[in-house]
Amino acid sequence: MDMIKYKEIANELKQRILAGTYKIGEPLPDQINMAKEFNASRVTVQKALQILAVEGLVYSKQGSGTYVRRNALQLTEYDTRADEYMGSTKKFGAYSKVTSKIIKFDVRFPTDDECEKLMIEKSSPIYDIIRLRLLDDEPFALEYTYMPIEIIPNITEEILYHSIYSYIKEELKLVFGGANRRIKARKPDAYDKNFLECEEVDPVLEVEQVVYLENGIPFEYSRTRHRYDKGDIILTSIHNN
Amino acid sequence: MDMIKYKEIANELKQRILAGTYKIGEPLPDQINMAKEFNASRVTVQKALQILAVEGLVYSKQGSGTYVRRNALQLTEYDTRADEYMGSTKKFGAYSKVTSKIIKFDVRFPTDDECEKLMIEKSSPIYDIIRLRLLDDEPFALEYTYMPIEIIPNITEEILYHSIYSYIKEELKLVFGGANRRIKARKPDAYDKNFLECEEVDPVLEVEQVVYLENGIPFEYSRTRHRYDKGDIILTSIHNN
DNA sequence: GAGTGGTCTAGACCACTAG
DNA sequence: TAGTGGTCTAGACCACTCC
Repeated sequence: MDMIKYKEIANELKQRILAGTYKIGEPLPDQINMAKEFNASRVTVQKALQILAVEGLVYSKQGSGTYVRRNALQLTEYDTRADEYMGSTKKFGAYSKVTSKIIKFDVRFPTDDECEKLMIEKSSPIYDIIRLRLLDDEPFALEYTYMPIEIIPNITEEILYHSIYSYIKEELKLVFGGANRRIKARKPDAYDKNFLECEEVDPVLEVEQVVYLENGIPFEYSRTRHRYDKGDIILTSIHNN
Repeated sequence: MDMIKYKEIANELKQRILAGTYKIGEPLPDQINMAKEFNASRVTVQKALQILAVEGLVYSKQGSGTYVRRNALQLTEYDTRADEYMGSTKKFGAYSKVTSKIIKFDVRFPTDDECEKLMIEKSSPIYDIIRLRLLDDEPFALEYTYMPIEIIPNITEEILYHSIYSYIKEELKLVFGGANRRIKARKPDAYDKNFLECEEVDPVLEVEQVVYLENGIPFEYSRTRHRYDKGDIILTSIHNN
């Protein structure tokens, strides 16, 4: 898939950790031997290990070794990693199937709030999209998406059924830069009750985000409302100093 | 300060960006010339640039150059990202006052679940702490904290009224390594209704986390339940590729 | 002292961008 | 086509851990 060596090494190591070949709390083989095994230089192995460290899978102790970190809060298939929030389509593995139901697909002028979030003029039209996301035909999230037509043109229903993000990346050749997110708990509204089948007392987990291209221009403002019992948000942060 | 070359280069470049020597949207000098200037190899310069990229200050475009991000200044100002969830005491500025009310402060043996999360034996006692957090005397969060006595000894009520984190950092001289978090929306329980004054239909935003020391040993397992109308979780993430 | 990870170099080739 | 960043190597020295 990826012909980049250090990523392939990282993936292979990840597989082994998940498979239990390298056990929790135990050290991985040392860098020199891994370099031999993968027919790579030590620097390349280090680059692979750095990926795993950032993802919270391992930690290294100078003079001692690289160990498998205990992932205390285990992920379920519904959970979302905050750093992979963009492009939720790919997240779910081979066993489950994520589909979308398009509830709304309009073009209109933005509100004042949307102008500010997307850094555009009131005269610049936007897409107004609502999609229901299902995992194995069970609704788990309701997604409100607003994107400037100027930046992301020619969206079709076809694209909405698949991944907007891969369209942006592969067709438009745009590069993501980052995102600002706000995570909140809220009471369910009429749409939640209707599409997510929430009861009056069922809370909703909302992720509001503005996603930027690498040059800092916002291209998406969205709100994703999750059923409270179908998926949490997972964060792994490493303190680097 | 730090005798590590790539960190020094990163700091110097950061200064120049903040000072406006390298302007927003404009390219930095190319890696070869930076390597010359800092008397370093290109790999070392790349390592420095990687730090700035992770912090959201610059981005690189293959075949073109390395550029200062548009929102570079904005991002550094809010350098307290979600990583800074630890130590909510300081999060609120000069205008507001965060206080704690101790609801429970016990020592006991851990449950099986706590053993697993904290990577300790059943015979190793833990602190069992519940604190109500107030902002200007208004309750906004209920915090359940579990810490192994073995690692964090001699906690007093005095410490609980202030910051546990500054005690760990300054008194015990321990270094944080990272954290694993899970953010969820939940229905309120009896404690929430009592202390956070939640109604039956008021959702609660819970952050469950295991916090690690630098060596990967967990020293805290906690659950913080927020009133849904008193504070969201903010995230800033940079996409690196 | 032996073994480990952390840092660093000089040089190489490739992929991509841009004029 | 020239210039740029992306990846990779082989080898080196150092700092640290553990015995």
